[in-house]
Amino acid sequence: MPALQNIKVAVDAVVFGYTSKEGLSVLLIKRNIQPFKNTWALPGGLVGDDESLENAVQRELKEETGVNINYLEQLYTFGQPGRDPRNRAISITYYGLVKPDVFELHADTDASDVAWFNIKKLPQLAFDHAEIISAAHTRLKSKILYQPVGFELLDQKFPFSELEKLYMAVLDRPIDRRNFKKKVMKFGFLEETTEKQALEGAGRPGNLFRFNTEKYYQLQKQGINFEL
Amino acid sequence: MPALQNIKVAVDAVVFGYTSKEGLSVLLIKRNIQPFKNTWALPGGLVGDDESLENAVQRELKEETGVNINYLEQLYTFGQPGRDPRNRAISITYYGLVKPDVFELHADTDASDVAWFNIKKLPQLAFDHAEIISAAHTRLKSKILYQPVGFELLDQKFPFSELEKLYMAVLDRPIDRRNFKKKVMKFGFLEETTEKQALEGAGRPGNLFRFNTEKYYQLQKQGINFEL
DNA sequence: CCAAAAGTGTTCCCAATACACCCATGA
DNA sequence: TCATGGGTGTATTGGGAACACTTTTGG
Repeated sequence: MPALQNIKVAVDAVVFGYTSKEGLSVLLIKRNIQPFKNTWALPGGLVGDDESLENAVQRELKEETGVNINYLEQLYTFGQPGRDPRNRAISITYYGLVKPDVFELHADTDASDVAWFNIKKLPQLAFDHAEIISAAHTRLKSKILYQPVGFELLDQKFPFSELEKLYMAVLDRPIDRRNFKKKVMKFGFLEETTEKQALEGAGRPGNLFRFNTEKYYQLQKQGINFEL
Repeated sequence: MPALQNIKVAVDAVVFGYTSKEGLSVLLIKRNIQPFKNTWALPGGLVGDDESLENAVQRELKEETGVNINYLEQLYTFGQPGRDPRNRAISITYYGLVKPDVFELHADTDASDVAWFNIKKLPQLAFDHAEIISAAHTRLKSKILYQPVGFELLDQKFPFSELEKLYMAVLDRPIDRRNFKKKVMKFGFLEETTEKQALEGAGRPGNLFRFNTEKYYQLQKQGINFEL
């Protein structure tokens, strides 16, 4: 056991966003410092000596991308020696969900650019960040099956098909519309409104739905069985 | 963001053991250094500068308790400022499963004693270790429902009722014997032998079963649906 | 013969699946 | 009137849950 320890402690965030046009996306920054200068990477950075881990992620996210997020969950801690070429560094990673259009992205601090990337069209990534995103995606896919996910990623009111598309984008497989709706409605955390979807292009406009936040959070805590 | 960071990086292990007499137990050490001297705590310690996290856990476990373990999984990283009264310290925690009787416990290094404690009769614990154990137990309870768990915790050959009791001990609820057996046998990772259980006390002796390791590990990777 | 634990089968019901046609709208 | 997407119901089936009596052994 070492007398003096020299390990850096960092946090990184995998922030997922969803829009029906873009599908499932991840928020990345372009580094403007070495190493991996000009390479895309996850937002993140060193933890302050008196700062909680959650606080560090929120702060870095805000600084580097302008995004505030209220739902972040710890994912995994990556700590292989050599994962940072400079010195030993461990990274406690988090993942979260947001509605992309709520935020105006602005690069800052050590980022020269910020952008959303579709999960299937990621650029070359710094460090072991590709691995981290892959782990986060796997986790999200499994989470979505036992906890309701959607409130964080959709507008307050949305046509039912949006939820369907969200699930298909995250799970990356087709879903039967009728069975899906039956299943979701039975949980009772969705309310149908009488408003109609504003149209874009052709097609019959659908009713708008909204989450019943009480039941939603209750189910999110309890867990649901949501095999599709 | 701090120019100089001063955070200690530690690992801690929640090692679960199971015997039908004792039930589900956790391996603890009695600290013989400050702080929390003479208080029970999880085995663990600081990570070496060039050491992987997994290696650090294994090493500390070996040093402090004499236990070798081949199955360890990362649980969560605890990092609240103030969780260690000396200085800022984060702990990457792991949990694992062993057969307690395989090991001869021997305290060493900074432990004055080592022992198994039934999960329901834990002593006062150092730091936030009670919280860590609780998180590990929750995780184990959920893991046991989607992955086969037992090989690590039972003898090579065991009567079926042992597996039943193991599940009841971990989940802390009764299980219908017949339905449980039907379900387990259908997966095909258990083989019935013709040997009979060596008796202890009254009762009809049961056949011994063993795991088919190939199918077992295959299922453990794939995941199973095992709602009971 | 009594206590303790093991072994075993059936019924019922609900939930998952598969599946296809009509409706409302804009162009 | 056509193209696009929204909305809906039924029949089948497989799996989970509930449930009790008989057998083997030791004392």
